[in-house]
Amino acid sequence: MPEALLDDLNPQQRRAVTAGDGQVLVLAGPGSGKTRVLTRRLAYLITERNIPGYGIIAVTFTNRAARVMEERVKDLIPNPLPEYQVDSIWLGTFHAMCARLLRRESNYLPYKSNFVIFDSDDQESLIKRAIRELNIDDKTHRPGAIHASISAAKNDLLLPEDMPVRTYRDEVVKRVYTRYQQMLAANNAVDFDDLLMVATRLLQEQPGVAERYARRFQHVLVDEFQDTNLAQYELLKQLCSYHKNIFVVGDEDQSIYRWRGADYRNVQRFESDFKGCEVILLEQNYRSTQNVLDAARQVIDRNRNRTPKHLFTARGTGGKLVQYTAVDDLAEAAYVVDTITQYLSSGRAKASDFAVMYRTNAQSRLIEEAMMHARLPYRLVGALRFYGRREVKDMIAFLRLVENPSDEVSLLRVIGVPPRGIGEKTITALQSAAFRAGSSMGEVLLDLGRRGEDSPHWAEMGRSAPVLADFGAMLSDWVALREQTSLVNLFDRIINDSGYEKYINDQTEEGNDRWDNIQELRRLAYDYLEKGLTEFLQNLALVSDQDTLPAESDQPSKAQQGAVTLLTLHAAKGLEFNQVFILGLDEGLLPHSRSRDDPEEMAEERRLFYVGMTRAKNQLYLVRSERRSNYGSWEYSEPSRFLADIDENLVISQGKRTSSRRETLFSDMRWSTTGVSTTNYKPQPRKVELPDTKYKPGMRVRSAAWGEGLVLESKVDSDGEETVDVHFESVGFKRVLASLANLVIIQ
DNA sequence: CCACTCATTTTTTTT
DNA sequence: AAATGAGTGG
Repeated sequence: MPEALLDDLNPQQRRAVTAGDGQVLVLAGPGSGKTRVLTRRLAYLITERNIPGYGIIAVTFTNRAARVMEERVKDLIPNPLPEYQVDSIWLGTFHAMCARLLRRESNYLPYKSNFVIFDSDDQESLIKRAIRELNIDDKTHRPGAIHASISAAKNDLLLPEDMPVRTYRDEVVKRVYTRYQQMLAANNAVDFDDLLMVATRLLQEQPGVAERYARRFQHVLVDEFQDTNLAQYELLKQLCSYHKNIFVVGDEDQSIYRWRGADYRNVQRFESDFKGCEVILLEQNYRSTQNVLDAARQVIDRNRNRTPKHLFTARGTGGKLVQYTAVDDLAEAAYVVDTITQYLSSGRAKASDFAVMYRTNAQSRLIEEAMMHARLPYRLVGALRFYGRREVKDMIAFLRLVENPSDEVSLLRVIGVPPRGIGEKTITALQSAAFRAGSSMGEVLLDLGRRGEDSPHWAEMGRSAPVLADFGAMLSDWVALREQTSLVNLFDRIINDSGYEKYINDQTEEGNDRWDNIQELRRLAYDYLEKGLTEFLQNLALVSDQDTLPAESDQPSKAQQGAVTLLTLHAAKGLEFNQVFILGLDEGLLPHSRSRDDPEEMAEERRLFYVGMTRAKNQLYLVRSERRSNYGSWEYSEPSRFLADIDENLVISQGKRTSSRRETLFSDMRWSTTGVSTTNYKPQPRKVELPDTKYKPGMRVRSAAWGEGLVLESKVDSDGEETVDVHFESVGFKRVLASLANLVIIQ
């Protein structure tokens, strides 16, 4: 047995890793080595218990977690054993594992095995169409709200016909849900929730299928078990129903997806469903200082209905938490940037040591702007960073249409992109033609494209026929090309044939950005030359926000000292950072106002804060702001109730606790004027002048971001960091760090 | 049919 | 403040 497998584990971890057959529940506090236990357990099963990878399924919630596990397990398995033992494990997210299962078993289902996966935008637009088709008013019944109800039903494994009808709204939801499912089937598409619901119901309703998988999977392992919903829980029970070996790791205190149907009580349900299961508590924390842990515990201990835990660490007391109160949200951002800059210029920390966390994505904008202003490198996890961009979604829609011409959502998205003379009238005509022919718009288009005037649809379409046939011919070419050439060639042909480049790249800065995004997507396609279009599309649909983070093995690039990470509290789960800022500790934001009236929701806000706090290894900053601008007007708030739960001995307070009237007036004058604020943060390195600057006043320089400019002044601080003031022709005055800005001297 | 203007609206978190 | 959606003129 490789010593490394168990050597550096504490007794509880070791007990978990080497547990025998049966059911094991590992309650793992934050930073207690949960991932380590899971990966060692996998390696242990393969090397010591001789379980073939083929007989193991391990589920996670993000692709990133799956990837990290895979890499670490490969490192743990000694060389003589072939890597395929790891590759043959079913290792991935719930959604990816369900998709795999559904594609294999599609003959039992109303889908073809190359079904596409609709993301939330697609879902919403389909629901909207269903609502309109049923002549329901989409003002009183918002598509988003209906969507939420349908999603909740699916997470509870309810088909349309299972929906109880108590109110008029229930009835509306039921009708829309029914129609929506028909439309999905007609599009050969499933949505996120279907992946779980359909897979689970398939196993429940087809005992033969269930048995095949249950026999195959000798061991079932689950990460983040507290975030499972009913569908996922049932799925797991089906999968382990033969061998009855299930190993779950979770922490009730970190359950933060209630709104997605997750139920932390599944942890307790597990104990009662599997009487006599082994329960292992991991309480030693290897991440944070005791001060951070104590503060976090004071916050979480106010929740009821949980297994009490006593986290401890060998890492020492550590520094106190810092609580900062800013006058407004701009000052809040300035405080963060200011603090980080001070660390960086003193050389005591690198950018990747820091994370900035917030409750809502909207909060990221100000921070981003402040970061850019200060020339601090940052990376934004999630949000609309890439896959949500219009141009990316357009390209994906083209590709999906090639994969599956019946995909009406994608068809409607791109049929007029770029504009080609196809408008509402034409689309309606096309729709009814498809309806009459008992096929789909895509099929009609293809027919028009292939047979032209000979097509029975030609006359039907009147004077729209030529444009439709053109588009159909183009689509038909692509469909044929898909078989003959590589994914990247197909990609290029679509761009060329459709004239998409000219359409989005108007040579403005934004146009170039959009084009860059397309190129980035093209680069991603290279990874799927072997695997093909179907898998490319599936992975595009199932990427999560966290997946944009590099796995730990990918070190930050050589030149850069990494970047500050900006992310929501939700996206922060499972990660850790040396120094963590949590922003917006205000009533109404954290806890969020929508949770105010529901104790369960409030408890979840508390857990969310707890998750954020326990990400910090060494230093935790709790930041709030007395007012912030929201929808264009000021919103004032009280300090978050969570702040009051932390013992003041653990905290140093900075910033104005109460601002005097004069300060308020003053800041009004500073911030409320429209236009560019003159008081935006600017880094102020210590003014110890050293003679040798690389850039001298009067030099002309060029920067990648801003073009040409004139150096006004340059100084080097005691750490050898050179700060240059430049007047750029494009954007005017900027103060930049020479090491980051990469200025080229022109003359 | 399309591009532009004006009015209306923003539901926290995400696979 | 910004982004979407409806309505209008070309």
